[in-house]
Amino acid sequence: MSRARGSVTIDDVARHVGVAKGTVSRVLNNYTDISDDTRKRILKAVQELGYQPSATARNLKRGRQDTLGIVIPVGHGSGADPFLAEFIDGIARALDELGLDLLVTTAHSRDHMIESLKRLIARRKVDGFIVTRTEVNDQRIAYLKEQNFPFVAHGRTGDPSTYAWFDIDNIATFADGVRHLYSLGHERIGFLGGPLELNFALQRRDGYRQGLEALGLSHDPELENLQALSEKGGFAGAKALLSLETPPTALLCATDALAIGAVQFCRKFGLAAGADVTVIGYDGLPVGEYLDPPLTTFSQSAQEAGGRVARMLIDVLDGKNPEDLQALAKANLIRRASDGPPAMTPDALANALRNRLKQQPYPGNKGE
Amino acid sequence: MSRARGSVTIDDVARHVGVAKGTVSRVLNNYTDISDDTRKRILKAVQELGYQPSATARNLKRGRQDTLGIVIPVGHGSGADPFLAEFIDGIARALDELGLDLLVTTAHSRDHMIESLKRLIARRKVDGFIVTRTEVNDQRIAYLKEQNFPFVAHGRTGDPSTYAWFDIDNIATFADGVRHLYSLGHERIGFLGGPLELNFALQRRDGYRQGLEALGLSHDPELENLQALSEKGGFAGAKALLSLETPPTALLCATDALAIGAVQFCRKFGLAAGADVTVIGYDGLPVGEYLDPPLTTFSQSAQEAGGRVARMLIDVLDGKNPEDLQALAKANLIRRASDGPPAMTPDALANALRNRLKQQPYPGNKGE
DNA sequence: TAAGTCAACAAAATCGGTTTCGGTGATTTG
DNA sequence: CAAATCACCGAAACCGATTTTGTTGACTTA
Repeated sequence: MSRARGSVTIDDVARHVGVAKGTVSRVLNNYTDISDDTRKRILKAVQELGYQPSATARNLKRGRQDTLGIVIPVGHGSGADPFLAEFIDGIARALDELGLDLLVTTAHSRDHMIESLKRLIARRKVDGFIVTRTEVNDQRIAYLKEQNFPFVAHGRTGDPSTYAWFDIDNIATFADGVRHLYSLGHERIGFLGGPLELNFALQRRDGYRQGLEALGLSHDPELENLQALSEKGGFAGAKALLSLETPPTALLCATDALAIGAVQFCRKFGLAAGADVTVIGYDGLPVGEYLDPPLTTFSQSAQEAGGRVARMLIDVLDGKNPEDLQALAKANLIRRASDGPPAMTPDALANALRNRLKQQPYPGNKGE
Repeated sequence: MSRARGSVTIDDVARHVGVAKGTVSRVLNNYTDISDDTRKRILKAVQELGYQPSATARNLKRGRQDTLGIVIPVGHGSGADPFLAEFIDGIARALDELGLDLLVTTAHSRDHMIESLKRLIARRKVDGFIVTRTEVNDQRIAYLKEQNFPFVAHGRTGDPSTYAWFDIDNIATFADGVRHLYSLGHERIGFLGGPLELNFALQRRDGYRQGLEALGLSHDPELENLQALSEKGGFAGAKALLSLETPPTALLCATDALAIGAVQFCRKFGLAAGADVTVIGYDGLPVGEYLDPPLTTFSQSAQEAGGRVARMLIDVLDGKNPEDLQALAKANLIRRASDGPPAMTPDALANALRNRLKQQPYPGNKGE
């Protein structure tokens, strides 16, 4: 498994020009104490021989890898997160400009994630990490801070004061969501959320609550339902919420996956999403446009977020103070067709659903 | 940006035990000529000091990086490919077991992709590559073969004889698709495909043709339509095919994205997918289950494919003959609800659509 | 004109490992 | 009992760069 790629080294270049290899190195690293003549000759030789410095050798001496790491969580919910693919793309683009690379690892449990961090740090394969899907009490961040290892978080934790992060203003966004629904005429608004260990899930719920409060709407704990962040969870959550004595006429969902499941529930039981029940998601998944009805959702550019986070990490590596590197962005609402004024009162809705539930599940829109 | 991580080196261990560092290295690499006593003392010290060898230093000497590379194409079509996220997960899992890592780069053009390969090879950052989305005439594969650099392709090219690859049997799968549609009663079957530079797009079209031929169905070139591999493309393709004088009653689509767009077109013009028009996709996207109607599709496990390809690449690096590492898998049909017997004849279908097109676009299933 | 400065580069040390080469004392072998 | 073998491990070379230190001749300066 030895890879003796017959590649040209700095010694080859030096020999070819007849100088010391240190001189070649200095030329390549833009030192000034080199005569123009020598510089030209060396550059020419580099060109001719097609020399490219070995990243490994350079890294060994410099103690830097020019590589960033990301450990992505997998296995919970419905397969891989489509958001992450774009996020990674954003990172890769930003790094490409600087000649850095991205090392990707997946982890299927919290412990496994810490292990991966440890391994990558101990073996010195990366210079810093990007941490995604932060939890309120995030072990990874605790570990990295303890190790004093550079990182940037996409999303915050319970105490976000002492590290670099980029996040969406979940609270403001979801308060806005409530306001939007209220302005459409909804007064009984449900929240379909995720596990509160996830910081964004907690914040989105808080945003929902704050939105209610700001409008002077009462907060009915019944109207909050937490599920796994999957379509299945969305289905179950919608079922629970809409089966209430007095169901909500609108469902504000923490993610698109939840919203998609909720819409599915509506469809299955003959409720028209966007009319009988309003459903709003969050993520701006492209596929949302092709659902029936097309999903109204909050969106942030995952690619942009990736680029942003990558650049922040580079700043951290350059010695900037992490605490000065904290940024909040807002998501904006993409109105498609799953929201609208309430078509009936909560009571009427309850009735409609009760009737449906007694019968067979509605067959969908087949054979209309 | 210097990362002077106060990490313990092999010298520290050696000093601590009072042996030469070569001895420590031999213990850690399981050489046999070490006394049990020394071995134990060294292992204990390693434990105590928490020593982990620097990957960089080791790589420099060994000429190996324990890192595989993948350059993923982005930017064409609708954002990042959700398939890739799972594919990468599969790779990462396989590598994790062996202590290898994955370097991910994105590229937004053919040239950029070659550039990225070149850079990673020249700087010796990776030991081998995984090439995805192969084209019939693939420059990356040509380059890697020319450079004699180890790689494995996910998907084949026009001449797949001389390198390692893992692929789906596109031809058999799509011939099966035609057979399935025929057995449902369809006799006029359309094919909605992608750019023929992509090898899988070409093969899927060929599979479609072979399927027709095997059944003795005539091949009407009008019934083939090629589009960009996106939902938008699917919409356009469905429009073109269904607007024919004598439209197909079933649409066999090269990807789920195309199928989703096709279903969207049907919905928009009041045609019931799964009844009036049958639509079958390929990819097995999880979200397909939550479309209306749930999408019938061919599926392969992206995660499994990733693992498979990763293991093959490791075999290549271990010196196995790439030509012995070629494997074909079959995709299987997930029947959901977008396929069924034809509800009307092609002529009736044409009529129905003509009427719809004259009116406003159908409003979807809102307010039913 | 002797001493000090400077530009331009060579030589050597260094990063942290792996691997080769030798050397020592104990044990076999002839 | 001398010679060969062996187990065990120290010393040094090496991987391919970067960086520090040293050297040389030309040029200033006093």
